[in-house]
Amino acid sequence: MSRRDDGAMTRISEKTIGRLSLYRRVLSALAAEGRRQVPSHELATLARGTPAQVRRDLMEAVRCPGRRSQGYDVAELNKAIGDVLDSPRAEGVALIGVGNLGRAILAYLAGRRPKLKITAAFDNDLEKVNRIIKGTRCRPLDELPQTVLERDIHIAIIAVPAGAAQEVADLLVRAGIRGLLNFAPVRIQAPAGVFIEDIDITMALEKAAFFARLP
Amino acid sequence: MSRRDDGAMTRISEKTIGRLSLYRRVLSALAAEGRRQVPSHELATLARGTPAQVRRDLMEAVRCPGRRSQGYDVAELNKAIGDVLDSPRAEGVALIGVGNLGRAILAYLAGRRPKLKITAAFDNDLEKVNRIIKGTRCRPLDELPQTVLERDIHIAIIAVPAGAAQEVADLLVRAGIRGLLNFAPVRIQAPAGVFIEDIDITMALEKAAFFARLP
DNA sequence: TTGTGTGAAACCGTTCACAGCG
DNA sequence: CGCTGTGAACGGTTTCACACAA
Repeated sequence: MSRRDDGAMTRISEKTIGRLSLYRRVLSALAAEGRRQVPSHELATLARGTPAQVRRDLMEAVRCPGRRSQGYDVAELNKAIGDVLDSPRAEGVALIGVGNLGRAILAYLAGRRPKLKITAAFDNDLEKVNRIIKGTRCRPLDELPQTVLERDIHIAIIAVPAGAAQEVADLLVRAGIRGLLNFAPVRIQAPAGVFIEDIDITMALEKAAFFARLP
Repeated sequence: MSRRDDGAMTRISEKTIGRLSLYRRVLSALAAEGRRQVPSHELATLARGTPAQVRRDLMEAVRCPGRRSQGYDVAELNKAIGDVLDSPRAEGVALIGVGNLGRAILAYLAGRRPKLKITAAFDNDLEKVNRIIKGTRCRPLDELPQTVLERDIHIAIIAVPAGAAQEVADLLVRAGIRGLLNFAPVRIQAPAGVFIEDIDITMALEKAAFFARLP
């Protein structure tokens, strides 16, 4: 949700949130090039969308007005999107599973979003436990409930094999997790109120293969 | 597309293709448990969807009729979905970038779909070149065009850092790639006719974080 | 001119609700 | 009964098209 000038709340759809995240990345790249203004049609091209969509998103969800005949202010817009997407306080994220995928995720997310970073990693493999991997100490899985509760963590990334995913999810939900990012190729079941975002590599690849075949 | 009894073609939407891939996985799990029949409402629960949606998908896209008061035949349906999703001939996939993420993808996809597997891997890092990683030999990037053309590869997975992604994509498109699965946190630009599926970990995490905050 | 803001229309995709069949 | 198949209704997004401002 986002608070408007008049205090009313607007529910923002999942799709819109995804696009805002994308716009922000494009804006950061533009800012790095020293750009100050950007019109909707350029933002649209860079994000592979349409100008009308961009304007709608920025007006309705972000409530950041553009300047007529000049477009949007890059820095201002970047900030405004942050106000919608980011929590006011920094949030910790738990990572469960420190195999190849887990390590890739750790590396990937390192230093990207300071307000949203992995602050605890868990694995059952005794080879990994208590070693520091990509800057984060790996803890045994049975410390998970206590650590998650103590550190007030509400978001978790599941990067364990399919067979262990549901079990891990149950553990996380009991520890008070409210958002899950699931990489395991299983459809996790969780009670209402827990948001699940699935990243399904097989599905994505099959999709790419299917549409690559079309004439 | 899928060929119907009457020979007419139905264009299947991206979302539907994603769900079919998901149904197939659920069906495989059911088959492994020895289940023979499954009603739409159960498939829906397992896939986190609705019964009506499942029935529509199976009827319109897969054209696999269920048995009234018994549901669908697990094996038959699994096969029918394969007829829609899979290419008749096995397809090779190229992987570019054999870092942590690339290795995770190699491990993840190994032995999952025999008709759709990684048959060539590339990286610029001399540490990796010519070594066999997760069963696949890693080749230098400058062999990419020739290898992709020779082996008639049309699908590629981009797992390189953001800065190199567009360049690699251009190389792939020139080599005749028609479907891209992109893990790099950049919006790749490609000509129409090249299908791009983005897997954007940062976006997914921000989404999970945002919706985890909602009351 | 250029480019925003925005009702209104068009376009999906999803769900409802029920006829029909085993 | 139980469960499928499906026209019809619904609801959410996306796009159109144009008034308006700099």
